[in-house]
Amino acid sequence: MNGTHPVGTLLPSESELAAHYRAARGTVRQAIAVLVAEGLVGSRQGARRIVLGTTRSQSFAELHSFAQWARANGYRFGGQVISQRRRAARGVESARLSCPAVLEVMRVRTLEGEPVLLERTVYADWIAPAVEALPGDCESVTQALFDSVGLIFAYGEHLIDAVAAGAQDSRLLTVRRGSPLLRQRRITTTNEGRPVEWSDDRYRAGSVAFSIRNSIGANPLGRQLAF
Amino acid sequence: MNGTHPVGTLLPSESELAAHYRAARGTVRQAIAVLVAEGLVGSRQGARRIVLGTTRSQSFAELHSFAQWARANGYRFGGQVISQRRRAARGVESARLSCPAVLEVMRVRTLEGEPVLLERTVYADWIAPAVEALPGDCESVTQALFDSVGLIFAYGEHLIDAVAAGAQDSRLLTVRRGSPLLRQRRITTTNEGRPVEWSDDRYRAGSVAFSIRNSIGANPLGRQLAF
DNA sequence: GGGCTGTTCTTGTCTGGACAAGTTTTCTAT
DNA sequence: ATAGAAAACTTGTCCAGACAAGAACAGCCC
Repeated sequence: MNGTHPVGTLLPSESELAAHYRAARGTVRQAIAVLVAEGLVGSRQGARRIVLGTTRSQSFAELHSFAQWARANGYRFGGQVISQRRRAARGVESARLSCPAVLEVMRVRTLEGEPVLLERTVYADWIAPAVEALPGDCESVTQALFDSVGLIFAYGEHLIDAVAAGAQDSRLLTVRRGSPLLRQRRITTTNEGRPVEWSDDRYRAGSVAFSIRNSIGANPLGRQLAF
Repeated sequence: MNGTHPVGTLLPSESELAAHYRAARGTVRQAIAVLVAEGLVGSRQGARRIVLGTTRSQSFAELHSFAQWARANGYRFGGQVISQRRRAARGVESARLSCPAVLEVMRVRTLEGEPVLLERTVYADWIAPAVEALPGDCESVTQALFDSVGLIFAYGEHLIDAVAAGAQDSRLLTVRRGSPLLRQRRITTTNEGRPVEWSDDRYRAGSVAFSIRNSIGANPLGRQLAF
């Protein structure tokens, strides 16, 4: 896989790969399917596969963990908790997080010394103690929660839009009021479907951009199995 | 599948489904894998699968076709070409689209009568004739190009950030200068990896938001097959 | 009752084979 | 030489079976 097939070249056929690695064709297909889904390999029935790209995007991690994204790109980064308090869940929160009480945390993240991200996160009560135990300047909350209680963020739903900076936003991100911010609202759950956090993250314009890669891919359900 | 299993309930086991639909377990797995990848079904080795959601997001199509997104959500929508001209590719364009000449099109899209999206799209020369043949108020370019020349947008790479509205932006979207816009820059290719278009789309704030759903999912490569 | 152990169930992974559908190449007839 | 038909190849889909790893459950002993 890492044999770095140059972009534009044809991949060996499945049977060749299977023979070479002494694996069944289905196994090879499964491995290649990931690359096809990521858009790194083009695939058409009947024709050899073609290499479209070589850099694998770890979109999930990047979309979830500021620290992991920054580290992967070689940036200096930091974080600081601005405020943190427990309160009752209001409005949609109790429904989304399915718990009555929450922990509200506001964090500012810096990149190369400059504040670029303002996080307003609401954690479900069952994870609140672990979050409160973290230091105020914790670099990676995702990593810390995994280390301390084995929590894994497995699913995320993200809503991305643009908003004008409000009074608090402008002060903490050191931008003028009304200047554009990239807002990412997300809810994250464990692989059991248990909601963990609900967050409103605001990025300073020009500092970062979301990179998303998608592909039609094969969607082999719905037709043959009419459940 | 559409039997609408309520959220939170357990799915039948693979063997039960296989027996019920008279299919092999592998086939059932393949179908369910799509739901797991979309985050609609939670899956842990050893435990029954749990239903996490019921609404399937057609994220790819939505990310590509304004018309399809609007229609799916029941909005009235329209579009109008503002300017259209052929010119030589400049700067990064020739590299990204891998062709010397391009067709530059500027479109305004409306939702419920209001302008919400300004598209600045650059098409590769080999698709330009088909684009020029479209009417100025073509509703869905994606659909029209599929109908006329069988073109399928298979892969996309998107860069999403926030910018302040410039002079032209503010005039065409009827917003004040400097107000926040959600910008989506994307490059789209066919399933052969052939670049089709490179576009800079700017959405009025508050009008739309991108919805992205992601999951860690199973990534069954890299370990067992050390290519 | 509480904790432990072993059984049973379910999912994850892999094998080897088969056929269908589409592409590419080769061969043949004109 | 060229156009069309045939063959070879490649991917897409499915099947039936096997074993491993983890989860859920029942029963046991203390």
